[in-house]
Amino acid sequence: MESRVGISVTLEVVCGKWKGLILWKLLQDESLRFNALRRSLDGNISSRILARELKQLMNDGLVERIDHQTVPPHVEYRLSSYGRSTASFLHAMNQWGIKHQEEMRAVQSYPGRTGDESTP
Amino acid sequence: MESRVGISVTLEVVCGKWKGLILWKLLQDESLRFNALRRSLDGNISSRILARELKQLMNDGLVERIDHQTVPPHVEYRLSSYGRSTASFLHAMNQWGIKHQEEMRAVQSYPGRTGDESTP
DNA sequence: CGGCATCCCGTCCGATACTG
DNA sequence: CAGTATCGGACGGGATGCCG
Repeated sequence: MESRVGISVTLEVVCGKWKGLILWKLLQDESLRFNALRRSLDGNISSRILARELKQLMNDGLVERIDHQTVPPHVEYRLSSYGRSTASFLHAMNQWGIKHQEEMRAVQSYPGRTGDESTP
Repeated sequence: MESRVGISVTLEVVCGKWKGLILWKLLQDESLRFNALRRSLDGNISSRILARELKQLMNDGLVERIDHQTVPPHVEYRLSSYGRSTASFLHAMNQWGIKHQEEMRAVQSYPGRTGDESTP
Protein backbone atom coordinates (compact mmCIF):
# COMPACT_ATOMS: atom_id res chain seq x y z
CA MET A 1 0.00 0.00 0.00
CA GLU A 2 3.06 2.23 0.21
CA SER A 3 3.04 2.67 -3.53
CA ARG A 4 2.10 6.30 -2.95
CA VAL A 5 5.25 8.26 -2.26
CA GLY A 6 5.02 11.07 0.24
CA ILE A 7 6.82 13.43 -2.08
CA SER A 8 3.95 13.30 -4.55
CA VAL A 9 1.42 14.10 -1.87
CA THR A 10 3.41 17.06 -0.62
CA LEU A 11 3.93 18.36 -4.12
CA GLU A 12 0.22 18.18 -4.80
CA VAL A 13 -0.28 20.48 -1.84
CA VAL A 14 2.49 23.07 -2.29
CA CYS A 15 3.23 22.87 -5.98
CA GLY A 16 2.71 25.81 -8.24
CA LYS A 17 4.03 29.30 -8.18
CA TRP A 18 2.35 30.56 -5.02
CA LYS A 19 1.23 27.99 -2.47
CA GLY A 20 4.61 27.50 -0.91
CA LEU A 21 5.10 31.23 -0.67
CA ILE A 22 1.73 31.76 0.92
CA LEU A 23 2.41 29.18 3.58
CA TRP A 24 5.81 30.71 4.13
CA LYS A 25 4.36 34.17 4.72
CA LEU A 26 1.71 32.83 7.04
CA LEU A 27 4.37 31.01 8.99
CA GLN A 28 6.10 34.31 9.58
CA ASP A 29 3.18 36.64 10.13
CA GLU A 30 0.75 34.51 12.11
CA SER A 31 -2.31 36.20 10.68
CA LEU A 32 -2.85 38.27 7.57
CA ARG A 33 -5.75 39.91 5.83
CA PHE A 34 -6.42 39.14 2.22
CA ASN A 35 -4.88 42.23 0.68
CA ALA A 36 -2.07 42.39 3.19
CA LEU A 37 -1.09 38.87 2.23
CA ARG A 38 -1.48 39.82 -1.38
CA ARG A 39 0.93 42.74 -1.10
CA SER A 40 3.42 40.80 0.97
CA LEU A 41 3.86 38.29 -1.83
CA ASP A 42 6.92 38.96 -3.88
CA GLY A 43 5.56 40.71 -6.86
CA ASN A 44 2.07 40.56 -8.09
CA ILE A 45 -0.44 37.87 -7.49
CA SER A 46 -3.89 38.63 -8.75
CA SER A 47 -6.73 38.44 -6.30
CA ARG A 48 -8.30 35.73 -8.35
CA ILE A 49 -5.29 33.51 -8.02
CA LEU A 50 -4.79 34.25 -4.35
CA ALA A 51 -8.42 33.43 -3.60
CA ARG A 52 -8.12 30.16 -5.43
CA GLU A 53 -4.90 29.15 -3.74
CA LEU A 54 -6.30 29.99 -0.32
CA LYS A 55 -9.34 27.89 -1.01
CA GLN A 56 -7.25 24.94 -1.92
CA LEU A 57 -5.08 25.37 1.14
CA MET A 58 -8.18 25.57 3.30
CA ASN A 59 -9.51 22.49 1.64
CA ASP A 60 -6.33 20.71 2.61
CA GLY A 61 -6.80 21.82 6.19
CA LEU A 62 -3.67 23.98 6.28
CA VAL A 63 -5.20 27.44 6.39
CA GLU A 64 -8.08 28.82 8.43
CA ARG A 65 -10.29 31.68 7.44
CA ILE A 66 -11.59 34.03 10.12
CA ASP A 67 -14.37 36.26 8.93
CA HIS A 68 -15.08 39.04 11.41
CA GLN A 69 -18.47 39.63 9.84
CA THR A 70 -18.08 43.37 9.69
CA VAL A 71 -18.77 46.05 7.11
CA PRO A 72 -16.49 46.71 5.44
CA PRO A 73 -15.34 43.10 5.42
CA HIS A 74 -12.49 42.04 7.63
CA VAL A 75 -11.17 38.57 6.91
CA GLU A 76 -8.02 37.04 8.31
CA TYR A 77 -6.12 34.03 7.15
CA ARG A 78 -3.84 32.03 9.37
CA LEU A 79 -2.29 28.62 9.45
CA SER A 80 -4.07 25.89 11.29
CA SER A 81 -2.01 24.11 13.89
CA TYR A 82 -1.62 21.39 11.33
CA GLY A 83 -0.62 23.91 8.70
CA ARG A 84 2.26 24.93 10.89
CA SER A 85 3.68 21.45 10.51
CA THR A 86 4.62 22.38 6.97
CA ALA A 87 7.47 24.32 8.51
CA SER A 88 9.30 21.01 8.70
CA PHE A 89 9.95 20.98 4.98
CA LEU A 90 9.43 24.62 4.09
CA HIS A 91 12.46 25.64 6.09
CA ALA A 92 14.53 23.00 4.38
CA MET A 93 13.26 24.13 1.00
CA ASN A 94 14.06 27.71 1.78
CA GLN A 95 17.59 26.92 2.87
CA TRP A 96 18.23 24.86 -0.19
CA GLY A 97 16.72 27.42 -2.53
CA ILE A 98 18.99 30.14 -1.25
CA LYS A 99 22.04 27.96 -1.68
CA HIS A 100 20.92 26.87 -5.11
CA GLN A 101 20.84 30.46 -6.31
CA GLU A 102 24.45 30.92 -5.31
CA GLU A 103 25.44 27.61 -6.83
CA MET A 104 23.83 28.51 -10.13
CA ARG A 105 25.52 31.86 -10.21
CA ALA A 106 28.88 30.22 -9.58
CA VAL A 107 28.30 27.61 -12.28
CA GLN A 108 27.35 30.21 -14.82
CA SER A 109 30.55 32.08 -14.05
CA TYR A 110 32.62 29.02 -14.92
CA PRO A 111 31.07 27.81 -18.15
CA GLY A 112 32.54 24.34 -17.94
CA ARG A 113 29.54 22.26 -17.05
CA THR A 114 27.56 21.41 -20.13
CA GLY A 115 27.33 24.67 -22.03
CA ASP A 116 24.35 23.41 -23.95
CA GLU A 117 21.46 25.80 -23.67
CA SER A 118 22.56 27.31 -26.96
CA THR A 119 22.18 24.02 -28.85
CA PRO A 120 18.68 23.80 -30.30
CA MET B 1 17.75 42.36 -2.59
CA GLU B 2 16.51 39.46 -0.48
CA SER B 3 13.14 39.78 -2.11
CA ARG B 4 13.68 36.36 -3.69
CA VAL B 5 12.46 33.72 -1.30
CA GLY B 6 14.25 30.41 -1.28
CA ILE B 7 10.97 28.54 -1.43
CA SER B 8 10.27 29.92 -4.89
CA VAL B 9 13.63 28.83 -6.18
CA THR B 10 13.22 25.33 -4.85
CA LEU B 11 9.73 25.06 -6.27
CA GLU B 12 10.98 26.13 -9.67
CA VAL B 13 13.35 23.19 -9.58
CA VAL B 14 11.17 20.47 -8.07
CA CYS B 15 7.67 21.53 -8.99
CA GLY B 16 5.49 19.52 -11.27
CA LYS B 17 4.22 16.02 -11.11
CA TRP B 18 7.48 14.14 -11.58
CA LYS B 19 10.67 15.98 -10.72
CA GLY B 20 10.49 15.38 -7.01
CA LEU B 21 9.77 11.73 -7.59
CA ILE B 22 12.65 11.33 -9.99
CA LEU B 23 15.07 12.85 -7.52
CA TRP B 24 13.65 10.64 -4.83
CA LYS B 25 14.21 7.49 -6.85
CA LEU B 26 17.72 8.51 -7.76
CA LEU B 27 18.44 9.17 -4.13
CA GLN B 28 17.51 5.59 -3.36
CA ASP B 29 18.94 3.76 -6.30
CA GLU B 30 22.20 5.59 -6.94
CA SER B 31 22.13 4.95 -10.66
CA LEU B 32 19.33 4.03 -13.03
CA ARG B 33 18.94 3.51 -16.71
CA PHE B 34 16.29 5.41 -18.60
CA ASN B 35 13.67 2.72 -18.83
CA ALA B 36 14.43 1.34 -15.39
CA LEU B 37 13.81 4.75 -13.94
CA ARG B 38 10.71 5.02 -16.04
CA ARG B 39 9.25 1.79 -14.73
CA SER B 40 10.17 2.55 -11.16
CA LEU B 41 8.03 5.67 -11.19
CA ASP B 42 4.68 5.18 -9.63
CA GLY B 43 2.51 4.54 -12.59
CA ASN B 44 3.05 5.77 -16.03
CA ILE B 45 5.31 8.52 -17.15
CA SER B 46 5.77 8.74 -20.87
CA SER B 47 9.29 8.66 -22.22
CA ARG B 48 8.78 12.09 -23.64
CA ILE B 49 8.03 13.57 -20.25
CA LEU B 50 10.80 11.70 -18.52
CA ALA B 51 13.31 12.88 -21.09
CA ARG B 52 12.21 16.45 -20.62
CA GLU B 53 12.30 16.32 -16.85
CA LEU B 54 15.75 14.75 -16.88
CA LYS B 55 17.01 17.45 -19.19
CA GLN B 56 15.76 20.14 -16.89
CA LEU B 57 17.27 18.46 -13.87
CA MET B 58 20.58 18.15 -15.70
CA ASN B 59 20.35 21.78 -16.65
CA ASP B 60 19.98 22.61 -12.97
CA GLY B 61 23.07 20.57 -12.20
CA LEU B 62 21.26 17.97 -10.12
CA VAL B 63 21.46 14.96 -12.40
CA GLU B 64 24.33 13.55 -14.41
CA ARG B 65 24.05 11.52 -17.56
CA ILE B 66 26.53 8.74 -18.21
CA ASP B 67 26.46 7.45 -21.76
CA HIS B 68 28.41 4.22 -22.11
CA GLN B 69 28.59 4.69 -25.86
CA THR B 70 27.58 1.17 -26.66
CA VAL B 71 25.23 -0.47 -29.09
CA PRO B 72 22.56 -0.98 -28.06
CA PRO B 73 22.64 2.24 -26.03
CA HIS B 74 23.36 2.10 -22.35
CA VAL B 75 22.77 5.35 -20.51
CA GLU B 76 22.71 5.85 -16.78
CA TYR B 77 21.35 8.69 -14.76
CA ARG B 78 22.52 9.54 -11.31
CA LEU B 79 22.48 12.44 -8.95
CA SER B 80 25.41 14.77 -8.92
CA SER B 81 26.97 15.32 -5.54
CA TYR B 82 25.09 18.55 -5.50
CA GLY B 83 21.90 16.80 -6.45
CA ARG B 84 22.20 14.70 -3.34
CA SER B 85 21.84 17.82 -1.28
CA THR B 86 18.16 17.84 -2.21
CA ALA B 87 17.79 15.07 0.32
CA SER B 88 17.67 17.79 2.94
CA PHE B 89 14.17 18.81 1.95
CA LEU B 90 13.00 15.74 0.07
CA HIS B 91 13.09 13.64 3.20
CA ALA B 92 11.11 16.26 5.06
CA MET B 93 8.60 16.43 2.22
CA ASN B 94 8.25 12.68 2.16
CA GLN B 95 7.63 12.46 5.88
CA TRP B 96 5.06 15.20 5.75
CA GLY B 97 3.32 13.75 2.72
CA ILE B 98 2.84 10.41 4.39
CA LYS B 99 1.39 12.02 7.48
CA HIS B 100 -0.81 14.27 5.39
CA GLN B 101 -2.44 11.29 3.75
CA GLU B 102 -3.43 9.88 7.11
CA GLU B 103 -4.62 13.26 8.30
CA MET B 104 -6.81 13.68 5.23
CA ARG B 105 -8.31 10.26 5.63
CA ALA B 106 -9.16 11.03 9.23
CA VAL B 107 -10.70 14.37 8.34
CA GLN B 108 -12.86 12.85 5.65
CA SER B 109 -14.15 10.34 8.17
CA TYR B 110 -15.47 13.18 10.30
CA PRO B 111 -17.24 15.38 7.75
CA GLY B 112 -17.26 18.48 9.89
CA ARG B 113 -14.78 20.64 8.05
CA THR B 114 -16.31 22.15 4.96
CA GLY B 115 -18.09 19.25 3.35
CA ASP B 116 -18.28 20.94 0.00
CA GLU B 117 -16.58 18.72 -2.50
CA SER B 118 -19.97 17.57 -3.63
CA THR B 119 -20.92 21.02 -4.87
CA PRO B 120 -20.11 21.25 -8.57
C1' DC C 1 -12.32 45.16 1.60
C1' DG C 2 -12.76 40.63 -0.20
C1' DG C 3 -13.82 38.45 -3.47
C1' DC C 4 -16.11 36.20 -8.26
C1' DA C 5 -16.77 36.23 -13.68
C1' DT C 6 -14.73 36.30 -18.10
C1' DC C 7 -11.26 35.89 -21.39
C1' DC C 8 -6.92 34.39 -22.86
C1' DC C 9 -2.41 32.30 -23.23
C1' DG C 10 1.53 29.43 -22.14
C1' DT C 11 2.99 25.38 -19.93
C1' DC C 12 2.36 20.74 -18.23
C1' DC C 13 1.24 16.33 -19.18
C1' DG C 14 -0.33 12.15 -21.77
C1' DA C 15 -0.87 8.86 -25.95
C1' DT C 16 0.84 7.34 -30.03
C1' DA C 17 4.10 6.70 -33.50
C1' DC C 18 8.70 6.63 -35.18
C1' DT C 19 14.14 6.64 -35.30
C1' DG C 20 19.23 5.45 -34.48
C1' DC D 1 17.48 0.78 -25.39
C1' DA D 2 17.09 5.61 -25.43
C1' DG D 3 15.13 8.73 -26.94
C1' DT D 4 12.43 12.43 -30.68
C1' DA D 5 8.06 14.07 -33.39
C1' DT D 6 3.47 15.21 -33.44
C1' DC D 7 -0.94 15.97 -31.68
C1' DG D 8 -4.16 17.27 -28.32
C1' DG D 9 -6.40 18.13 -23.69
C1' DA D 10 -6.13 20.01 -19.09
C1' DC D 11 -4.56 23.13 -15.99
C1' DG D 12 -2.02 27.15 -14.02
C1' DG D 13 -1.58 31.70 -14.16
C1' DG D 14 -2.40 36.74 -15.53
C1' DA D 15 -5.44 41.02 -16.94
C1' DT D 16 -9.51 43.27 -16.50
C1' DG D 17 -13.86 44.38 -14.76
C1' DC D 18 -17.84 44.06 -11.54
C1' DC D 19 -20.35 43.10 -7.14
C1' DG D 20 -21.79 42.80 -2.05
